[in-house]
Amino acid sequence: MAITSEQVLTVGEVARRSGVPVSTIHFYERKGLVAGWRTSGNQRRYHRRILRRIAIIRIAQRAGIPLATVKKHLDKRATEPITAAQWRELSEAWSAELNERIDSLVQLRDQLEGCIGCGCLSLAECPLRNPEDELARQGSGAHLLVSE
Amino acid sequence: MAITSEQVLTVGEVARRSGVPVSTIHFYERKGLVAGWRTSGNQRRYHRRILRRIAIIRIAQRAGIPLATVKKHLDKRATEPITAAQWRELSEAWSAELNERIDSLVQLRDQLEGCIGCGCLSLAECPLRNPEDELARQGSGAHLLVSE
DNA sequence: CTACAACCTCAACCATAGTTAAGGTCAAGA
DNA sequence: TCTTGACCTTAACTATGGTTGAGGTTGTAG
Repeated sequence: MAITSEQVLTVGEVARRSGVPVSTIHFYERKGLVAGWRTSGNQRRYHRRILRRIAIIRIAQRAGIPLATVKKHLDKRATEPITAAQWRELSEAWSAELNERIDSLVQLRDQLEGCIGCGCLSLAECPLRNPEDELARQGSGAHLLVSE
Repeated sequence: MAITSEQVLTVGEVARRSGVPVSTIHFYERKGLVAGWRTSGNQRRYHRRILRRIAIIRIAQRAGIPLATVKKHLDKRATEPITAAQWRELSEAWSAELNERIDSLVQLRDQLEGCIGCGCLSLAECPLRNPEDELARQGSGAHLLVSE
């Protein structure tokens, strides 16, 4: 195996250096998330830039962004390497998505804690029942959780 | 169809009143998350208590708790209906799980925003690269995202 | 008493994110 | 040159959380 001071990496080197298994790199390649070229013997070779790309993919995943969405974002910024400005765009977008996700979890937690406080499970005041609940339209007061 | 003032609900009534599709109720039943009995003609019948149980399941799901975990929690508190005290236990546990989830997302967001600020993608200072990164052990300073 | 909506089971299928196995090829060191 | 680890492909399998369809049954209203 080549010593890793090279610009060109084998799939195994990418795996070791990025921390993702070879199978996942194959998978990402099938999904179009990463790309490289082949040797005459059909083996994968990558520019070491791929490590940055994989790092970005993993960060996005930690933020809960699906791979398909990550791909769209990365495809829109097709230059390689991704510039600092593009990274700023990306990270701002993902930060915003993260914030939405956080907000909705915080809201749920606060509602949950409100319910702990009241201990009643009464969904007359309790907002935990999901918002698109159809019960109101049925005109029945008997649908409160507390009476169910 | 019986008018819904009954204590006993058909699967369709449960679906309408809980807001989840019939197929999902079947699925939950297969998974042991909900239970009822059968008519002589093999049709499902449920006590309206099931609506409370389904509401709790959906709340847990919103909090990101897998069905298998929800089942364990509910099985431990096997009384039916679930009491206010048990609900408090449950919601406290889930609230704690939620808080952990929120904390890790907030941490990620802050790191992401730090990176937006510095705009450098330098992973020397940037904590975004995942913590179990193997690079340090390879003793190479060339592995920073910025130089990859 | 018949029609029709609602119900039943079972199996297959969907998406997401990969992992694993089988069977075969490549490449680098001794 | 040979051995061996790293590589290749394809297909099937994992888990989660369901949905869909086919083909058959039940139950209630008229």
